[in-house]
Amino acid sequence: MNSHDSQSNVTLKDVAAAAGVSLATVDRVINGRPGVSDKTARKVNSAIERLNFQPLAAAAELARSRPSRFAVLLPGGDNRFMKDIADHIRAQAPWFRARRITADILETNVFDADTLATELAALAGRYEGVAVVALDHPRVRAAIDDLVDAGTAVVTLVSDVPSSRRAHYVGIDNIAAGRTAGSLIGRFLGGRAGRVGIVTGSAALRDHAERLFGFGQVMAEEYPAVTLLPPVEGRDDPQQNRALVTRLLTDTPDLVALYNTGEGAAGIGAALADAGAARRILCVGHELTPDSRRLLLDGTFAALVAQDPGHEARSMARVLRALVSGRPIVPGQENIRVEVILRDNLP
Amino acid sequence: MNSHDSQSNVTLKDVAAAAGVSLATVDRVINGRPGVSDKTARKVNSAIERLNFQPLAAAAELARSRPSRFAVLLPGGDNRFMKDIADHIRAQAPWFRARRITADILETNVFDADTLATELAALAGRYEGVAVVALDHPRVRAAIDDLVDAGTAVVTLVSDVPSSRRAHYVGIDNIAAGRTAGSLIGRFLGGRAGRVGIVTGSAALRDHAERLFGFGQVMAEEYPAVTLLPPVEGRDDPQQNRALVTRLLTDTPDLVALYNTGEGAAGIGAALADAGAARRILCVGHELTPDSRRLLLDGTFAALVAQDPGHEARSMARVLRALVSGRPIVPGQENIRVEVILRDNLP
DNA sequence: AGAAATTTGATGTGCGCAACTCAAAAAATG
DNA sequence: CATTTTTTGAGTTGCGCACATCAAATTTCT
Repeated sequence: MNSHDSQSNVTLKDVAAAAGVSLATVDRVINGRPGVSDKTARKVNSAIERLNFQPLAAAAELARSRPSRFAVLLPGGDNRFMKDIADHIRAQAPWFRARRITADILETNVFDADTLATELAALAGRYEGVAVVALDHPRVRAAIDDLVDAGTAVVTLVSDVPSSRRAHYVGIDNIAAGRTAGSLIGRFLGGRAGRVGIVTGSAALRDHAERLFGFGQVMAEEYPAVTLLPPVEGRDDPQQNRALVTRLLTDTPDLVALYNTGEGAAGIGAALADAGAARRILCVGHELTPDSRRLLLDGTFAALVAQDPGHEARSMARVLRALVSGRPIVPGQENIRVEVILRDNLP
Repeated sequence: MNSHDSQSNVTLKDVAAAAGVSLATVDRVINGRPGVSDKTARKVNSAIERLNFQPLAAAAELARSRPSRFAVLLPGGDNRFMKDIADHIRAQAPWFRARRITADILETNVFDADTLATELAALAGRYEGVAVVALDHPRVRAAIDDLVDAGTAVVTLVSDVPSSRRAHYVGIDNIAAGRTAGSLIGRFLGGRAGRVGIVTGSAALRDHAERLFGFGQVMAEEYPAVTLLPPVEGRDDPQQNRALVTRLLTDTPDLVALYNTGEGAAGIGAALADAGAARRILCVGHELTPDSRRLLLDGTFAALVAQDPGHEARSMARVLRALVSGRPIVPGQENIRVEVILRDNLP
């Protein structure tokens, strides 16, 4: 059984012959160059479909000698997950090279809307494709739309701006991620009642807010026996998280679980260790980092809800390339999974 | 910050100039053609490294006009997961086409060692790359090694034959998968004592056996309060599974959980529904299929441990291509994850 | 009708490499 | 030394496409 009947090697020449036109005309149709009548364009397109013509990617890349330029706008600072993404993007250098793509990684303060919007505006005309970890703010949305209007392919990364006209979002469904964390905590508690503490980075970040929303949803629906404490904001900083969790532990005698929507797991681990409560309090957090891996292995964290930064880096590259060079996006390959990581399936 | 300093467009010509030899000699070294002295080869290789030369994939593919032929040997029958893999491979047709690769999907009875070994032997010389869902049996191992000796790149798919000389294994760590299922059941039980029933496809299959091993390991180490019943074999058949689970339910009053190492989830769901025990017995199974998805959504199954057939199909293709054309394998991209799927993070 | 604008054809060049041939140079051999 | 063998150089060709250019044919406008 052959998986595809016509391994046909259909070339542009064949299309031209089948359509009864010249190579130049086929080229004009395919590459959207001006000066082709509708009738002829239809003839060509029908021939393309009839012959199932698919351009040989290698030849197209080779011929298109002008490289594509991509920019990736990431948050500065010491966020480990973002550093992982940056590393994975850099690790793709050979992939980019082979496809004649240059990728610049730019760091900025994505938490300030004005700064981010200004940075985005500065990219217009200098890049064919832009990926950005975006703050969901009207000014940022406007900057994204301006870029799109200028003909730049824009994708959001990790944190989305759904109301903008970005072509694609590369990242997980954070509501589903929050729900997943909720289900894990609910089931792991096995019917025990008590209070659950929530440590978040900042409620102003869309991804964190969505996780909180999904988490609260599940807990209210499915586990009414547990009470959620109001979220405390630690800005993903281990020091702050440590102080916050220490306070939670002393103030809440019936604390049974902790949910951390962001980073800074080390601070939570430290606070729990200080209080000698490390394996008594059920902890679930997000993202796999050296810290969270350690805490998962020693039993402090029961589970992590994670997204694969390598997958996201590669997906971003593929999607941008597809958008810029007008080729199809393989559906399914670009869906980033909400992963559940236990000690036993640690990658 | 540019992610790679030398977007250098180093070509073969540059390498030749730097090494002080001709293009033909560089070509001989790179493509392993005979007639080059060691000294010259060293000069060329050092120039390649010094300039960080990386061949432009597009040009290489374009020039190598002879297509590569791959074969994928899958089990026949009505295994849903295998059908999914086959579908995902077929869905890659454009990817193959663009890279001048033909991929034949062959079905066979992989459960019979002689049949499988004969099939494998028949592929020698006809394909550059072979992927096979392999039974771990001495005759199969010998057949794989013969293929490798004949110069064919061989990868195992889903189920490995570690003792063979296959170049790569595309699939999950099934011991880790079994451990993950064990941890999920253990934690979800939340300290409750009782008996756990195990339904397996066949203990003769390496992947199922490894899952059982990992599962038993975790349960013995971490959850001594629960007792494992001896595994019953249903051959992944819903009808058999239904009968087996019905018997388990009547024979075991203190049954608290069920672990299904393979397919046929529908049979388990039916038996539980018959007995009105659907949400009382904790169920964990493997692989995401329409049946298991439904049972996860209606709460019969608490979680699934899964592998992504799309990822495996794509990984297989990339690995085979890398092996056949001597290009590097991106580490990390080819590690298939052991996924945990709850109702909330269902893709 | 003629002039202008639009549409199409014909043809060429080059992308970087693989694969090949043939001859020249260098090294090893008798 | 001459002769064989090995090694190297210098080319050519073609892969399929993108991107030009210029001329010819056709349509549209005045």
